[in-house]
Order: sequence, then C-alpha cells, then structure tokens
Amino acid sequence: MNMVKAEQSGAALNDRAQRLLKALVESYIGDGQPVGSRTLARTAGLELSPATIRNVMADLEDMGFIESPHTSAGRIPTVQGYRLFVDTLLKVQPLNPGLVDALKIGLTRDDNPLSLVEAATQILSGVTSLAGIVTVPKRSSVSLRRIEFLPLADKRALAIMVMNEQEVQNRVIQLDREYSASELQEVANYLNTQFAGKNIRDVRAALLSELDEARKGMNRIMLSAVELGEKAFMAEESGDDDFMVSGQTRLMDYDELADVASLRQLFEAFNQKREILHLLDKCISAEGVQIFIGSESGHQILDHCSVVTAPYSVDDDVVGVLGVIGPTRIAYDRVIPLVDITARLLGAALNPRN
Amino acid sequence: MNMVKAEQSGAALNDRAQRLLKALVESYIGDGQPVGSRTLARTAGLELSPATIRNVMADLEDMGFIESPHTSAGRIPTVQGYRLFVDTLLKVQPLNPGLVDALKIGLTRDDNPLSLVEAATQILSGVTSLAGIVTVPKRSSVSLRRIEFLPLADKRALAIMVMNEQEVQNRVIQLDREYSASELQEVANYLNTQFAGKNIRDVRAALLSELDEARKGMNRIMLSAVELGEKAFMAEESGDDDFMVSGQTRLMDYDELADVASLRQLFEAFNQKREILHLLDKCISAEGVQIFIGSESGHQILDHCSVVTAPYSVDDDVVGVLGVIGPTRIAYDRVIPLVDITARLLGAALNPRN
DNA sequence: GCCTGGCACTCCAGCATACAGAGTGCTAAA
DNA sequence: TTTAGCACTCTGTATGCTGGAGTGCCAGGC
Repeated sequence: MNMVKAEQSGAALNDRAQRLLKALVESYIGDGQPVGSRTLARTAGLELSPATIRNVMADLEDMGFIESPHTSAGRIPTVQGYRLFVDTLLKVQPLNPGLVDALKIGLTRDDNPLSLVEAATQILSGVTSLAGIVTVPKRSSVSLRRIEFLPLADKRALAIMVMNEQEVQNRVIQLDREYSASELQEVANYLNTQFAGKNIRDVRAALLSELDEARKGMNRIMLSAVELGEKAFMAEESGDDDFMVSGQTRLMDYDELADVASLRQLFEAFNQKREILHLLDKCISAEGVQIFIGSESGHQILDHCSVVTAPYSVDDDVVGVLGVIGPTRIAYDRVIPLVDITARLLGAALNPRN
Repeated sequence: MNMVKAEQSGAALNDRAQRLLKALVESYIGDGQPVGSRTLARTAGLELSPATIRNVMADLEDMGFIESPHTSAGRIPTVQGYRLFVDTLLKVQPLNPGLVDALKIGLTRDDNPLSLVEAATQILSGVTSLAGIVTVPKRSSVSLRRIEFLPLADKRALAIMVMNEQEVQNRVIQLDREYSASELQEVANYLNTQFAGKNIRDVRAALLSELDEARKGMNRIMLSAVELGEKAFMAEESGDDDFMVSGQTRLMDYDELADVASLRQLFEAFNQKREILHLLDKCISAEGVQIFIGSESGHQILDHCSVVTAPYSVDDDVVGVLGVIGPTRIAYDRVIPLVDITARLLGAALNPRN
C-alpha cells in the first residue's frame, strides 16, 4: 500500500487514467457528490464499461489520488488528486471578455486605496461565490513628503506625516517637555528641508545615526528635531498588516463546510486574522497564482478549504496579496485566471501615476 | 383565546403566578431547555405540587406569557413573557466590583478612539459571551483646528484637516485649475486665521454664504479659499456611520441560533450593516439601557435574538450606542448593568479632557 | 493481455416500528 | 383550593428492514 508512492506514479499514470481522474475531479467540483464508476463511464467520453473504470479507479486509489468516503459511495479526489489535476490536467478557461470589462470598471482608479481593496474583495467573492480576501497594500517605498507637528496638552504633540504623494499618517507622540508652537514649527522646518522626498527607511537610519552626534554639539533645534522625528517615525516601518474579507457567508452554501463546528473555526480564523495573515504572507514572495489545497496550507483550520492567491504589484513592487478561500472543490479553471487578472487590475488601479 | 389580552392581564397576575413566571424564565435563561411543572416545583421555592403548577402554567399560557414548543415539552417564555420579566420581575444584579475595576483598566484613555471602541466591543463580548457591538462615535462638536493643502498632480490637491485637538481627516479634492504651492499656502492661511477653532458646521455655513459675495468683489485668494474650503468640508458632516462587532462566533454556541440558515442570515446582517445600523440609530435617542426582545426590534433577521443597548456620551453629548446581541435568553440581570457601566466608562474614556 | 458482464457483498439513506421518558390536561378526592 | 392519579401526547433513540448505489473480484471473450 505504501510502497506505491504518489510521486513516482505521476509519471506512471497512463493517458486513460489521467483522463478519468480529470473527469472525476471535474464531476466532483461540479456537484460535490462522490463519483461512481457508472457516471464516470457516461461522462468521461471514453468508451469503457463501468467495470473497467472500476479497475482504473482502484489503481488511482492505490496511488493516493482518490479515496472513498465509505465502501459504496463513489470516489472523491484527495489532496494529491487535486494537486495533479491543477498542475497537469487543468486547462484554464479563457476569461470572458465581458467579465474583464466589468472588472475594469469595478476597479478604476480611486483616491482611496482602501475602497479599492474593498471593491476587489467584493468582486472576487461575487464572481466566484467564494470568500474574497485581499491584504491591504503595504506602502512599498514610503517616502516622506512633509511632516508637521501640532502641540497638544500634557507634553504631547500630534505628528502629521504625508507620505507617497497623498497618504496621511498621524500619531500622538509624548514629549519630554513642553514645546511651543513656534518651536515645533522650527523642528518641522528642519526635518522638511532635510528629509523631504527621502525614503522613510533612510530617514530613520539617518536620524538614528545623528542622534549620537546631536547629543554632543548640535544646536537645540536640531537635537529636538532628531528626537521628535525619531519618535514620529518609530513603528512607522513595521507594517500594520491587515486584510479584508467579503462573502464569508457564501461558504455556508457548501455542504462540506456547512456544519456549525467548522464554520465556527473558519469564522474565528477570519476574525483573529493571525493565521490567515501568516498564510498570505507566504504568498507575497511567490510569483503569480498560488494554490493551497486542503492541508497544504499547513493551517489545520483550513484543512477542508482551498486558497487561491496572487500577489499584486504597483510599479513592479509587490505590495499585497489577494485571492479567494473556499472548499477544496473550487472551479479552479475559472478561478485561477480570475484571481490573476484581478491582481493585475488592482495593481494598476493602485498606481498613482495613471 | 384572543379574548384574554396580555396587556390587561399584567395587573391580573397574582403574586404566585409572577413568582412562577420569574422562576420559569430564569430557569430557561439558565439552560435553554423548556421548563416542566416538576422542575419548577423543585426550583421555584413555593411549596406547591407539580399539578398545581400546571394549572398556573396553563393560565400563563392563555395570557400569552409562555408557550410550549410541543405537547409534552415544558414551557418557554414568549416575547411578552420576557418583556414582563425584564420590566417588572427582574432585579438587576449589583456589579462585581472587581469586574468594574477590570473594565476601567480595559477602557482607559487612549489617543485613538477606534481602539477604544474595539476594546469596548471585546469587553462586552468577552464578559457576556454574546456578540458585542459598538457604533463608532459621531464627532459631536467638530471644531476645525487647522487646515493645510498640498498640491498633487492633475489639478488635484490633498486637504489635511485637524479637528478636535487630535483627529486628522484628509481628502483629495479636484481643483478647477492648477494651483502653486504658495497659492495653496495662502489659501490655507486665510482659512486658518478666519476659521480656526470654529465649529465645522458654522464654518461650512459661513463658506456657503460667502460664496455668493466672493463671486462679486473679493480678491482672488479669498475666492479660492472659499471654494477650496467648501470642497474640503463637503461631506464632512454627513456622518459615515459605522459600528464594530466582536464575538459573533460566540452566537454559534446557542442552540436556538445554531443552524446554518439562521447563522447565515445573522452574519449577513452583520456584514451588510444596514439593518443593524438602523436599529442602533433608534437607540441613540433613548435614555439609558434599552432592550429589544425577539421580534420587538422590528427586524425579521433578529426575530430570535435580543439586543441590549445603551447610548454613550462625551460631555453630555450622546455620540454613540453600544450593546450586545444574543439569543432571547440573555442573562438580563447581569447584562443590563454591564452594558450600562460600559457605556459610561467608554464615554469617560473618550472625553479628551481627562 | 486487456476488457467486460455478472455476481456477491457492503454501506447508506430512508422508513416503519417499538419504547422509554418527560410533560400535560383532566378528574376526583381531600 | 390543592393534590394525587391516570390517560394521553409528543420526542428522541434504538431497532430492523429494504432499496439503491457502488465496489471488488472472477471468469469468459476478444
């Protein structure tokens, strides 16, 4: 039984077995019912009797590509079966041009990146009837455009930083003493003339290295500037990763997931975000569409789910990941190109220069 | 049957019947099981036989306070039964002082109102094992502290407005022509000297009335200022109402709600927000804790749920609503004071002057 | 050597039946 | 007015039965 490993058998699979596996997976994806030899004989397009097909199916089961839920219930694909299917048997469907146009309209340039991200999740979820998921874009090359300080009560100040053309960040910082409005103005002026237009990572590095120097000889304004700047930019780098989901409730339509126990797990995973983020993080470095089938994700919560993702980029910089989550029996042939094109369109829509 | 109306019978209920109803509701709230005459005889503390209790229960059923799911299944409270219970039979539990301290720690002043709101939802959900819900606070008296403009490409500019001490709003506005940085600076200066510290509603009104005048005689800067200001503040007033939810998944623990169909409805209601917002909006004008039991909410989706809310205020201005959503069998005696105190503490924590 | 028809076998889903447990309503007696 | 008793109803569970679907295997045919 365990002598026949799935790996070696990939090559050993003859054409007929492959076609049968393909037909079986497609049938199961279509209606979610285990597939028996007779239906397969009818639908596979091979002129074979059910008995012959049973023999082949027994082989496929030995090789670990399919399994039966119980003795007389037909077969369903295993993770390895799906894997072989998407890797070598699947022909992705050409995208419906009308759909592409609709997507373009749904994802046109918008001043607010977050509303674009939300639109993307809703599109993904709506078109696929799965849950759509998009990470909020990392500001890849964050450059400082301008910084301002406003004095607050209790030795605090509000730092307002404009980044990357039109993003605004603000943060309350705790000061070591009271600063007057004009002092803060001077500090801001110094930082703006010194660092405007620079990448924020460089700014921070420069500030850190100047801190020692400043302690010795610099004038008061510059010392304050270095200190306040450091405080303002602190934690600015550590991206506050997050993602958005749409259409979780659609997952309730799939019988495989529709028991309260697994739904609860799944929805808690969406709420806690940690595990999902971890998985998406792994996808950000990959190129193109990536697919995790069932346990492949490595997260127990997603054992009965598949995830299809693609990174999206602005100006060749990967800034986030989007995709869908559903049961393992996803219509991969339609979903893969859709996730792909959505990633491209979202990247394009996020690009500040049109 | 419909001769005996629940309203008139409220008075007609003798002490014994009230005590029995109270015991029945408490028992049902405790374990969610329909309550039979024998368990009631044991727990109610009245020295009565089950047979007598059956007679009383029959009366209560006629009056519409309880009902049985089927012939031999004990009784459960109706909406009217719960209503009588919370209105006249219930003694709210004094809050555990240790709990109050814990709440205070969880809701201490924070620079970010949203993180306070999130903390509040989590506290509500965690302590009650229900779903916690908090609307994001309306900025009740929004006063402009400062406004700045930054030129962008394509005849656009970024308006940055600091409101209410430390809130920052920003918005991209479309200009009718290119403005230089110094022009924008002048415009901002004009607006700042003119309107800093003023309530935003007044600012907008002033801008609108000046618009006509400006068209005629004013200098170019002032005209630009009026126009840009108008654009920046547009839609600033129309509150983008929203709310946060925590612990939705806890609702899956209650058998009454734990079928996929109602869960789906409920979660979709949370996602679409519209209906829930509408309900919460109604609570904002009420004073103190408000309770909707089952169909009382008027939203079909919440037919099997109860909602307990309380508005919260900053400086005597009601700025939002918080509460919990759960099955009808909520432990009202614990939940009501908890919602109440949480509303007070959140209001206090949101108050900018400590 | 591969394909196929046939057959025995297994398992599930659905259905009827039986039965114990819980609870009620009613009646008659205290 | 309260209570004990009793017949009745309904649910949930267990049991057994049956038809349907599907398999595995074997023997015969090409």
